[in-house]
Amino acid sequence: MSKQGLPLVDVAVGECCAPLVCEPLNAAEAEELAPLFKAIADPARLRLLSLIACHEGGEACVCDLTAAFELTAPTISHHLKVLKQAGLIDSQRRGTWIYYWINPAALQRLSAILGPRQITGMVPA
Amino acid sequence: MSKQGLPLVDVAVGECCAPLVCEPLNAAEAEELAPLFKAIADPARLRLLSLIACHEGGEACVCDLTAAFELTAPTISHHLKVLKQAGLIDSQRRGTWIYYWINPAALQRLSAILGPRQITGMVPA
DNA sequence: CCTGGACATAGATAGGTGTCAAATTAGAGG
DNA sequence: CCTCTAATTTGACACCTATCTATGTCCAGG
Repeated sequence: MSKQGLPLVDVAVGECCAPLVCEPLNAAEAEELAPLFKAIADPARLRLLSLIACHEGGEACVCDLTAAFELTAPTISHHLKVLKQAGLIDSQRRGTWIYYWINPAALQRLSAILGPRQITGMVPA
Repeated sequence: MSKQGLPLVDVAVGECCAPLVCEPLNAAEAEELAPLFKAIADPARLRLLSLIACHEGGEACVCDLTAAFELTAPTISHHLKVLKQAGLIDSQRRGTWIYYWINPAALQRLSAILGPRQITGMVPA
């Protein structure tokens, strides 16, 4: 991995593999996990998630989001509800507008299930 | 590639964050990605994926898989087809049995989209 | 060339899902 | 209180999907 003599150290590297690959998911785990993936398994919701995450301040109001789609406001509202019920985003009303932000832990959990390397850092020795 | 004691450079390290969080997904990317997530957004398919990945030799025949479910063989066959069409698994017939194995790259791609740190290595500058 | 087993495909059906228009709730500001 | 705007809820509809039974295909062994 590292080259000549230079002592690099991997920190918190998932040496084994993704949970999915380490040991078989049992039925209960699969039933619990599937709805989370189902929540992101839609083009509109994927974009919503991304738009919210990338928006300045890490949050966006519905009007920001609706403008980015060809969809009607009720449809956007529906998708936001699905994401929220899955625990992937959260929201708060502030005055006239309602702001949404993502739940990074939830996203990271899904990532970790699929991905081999769950890395938190890497440092020179 | 590496020199002596030069500054260390992270290669392909997602310093920023997950692609999803770095910049907004456009409509086309979302349309392309969603079907992949949809393929794994089912309890049976999540378990199938996991069972195949964990099976010795990294591959499993359908009979191995069917035995682990309450579902009928055609239903399992259907789910395997969905996973295969999404490019998440591949298969080959060997004599009487058909063997399935996972496509790690596809899984890792999905993981990388959701997860903050996608690390592939580290080299000195 | 049959037979039996492994697996896939076809067809049918119940339930789920994305979308919209219309109606509803909630706050801001006269 | 009234009205305007932001956002959600409701109800309807077309479409998709998970599952089953029944049937077809492919291969190995007699």
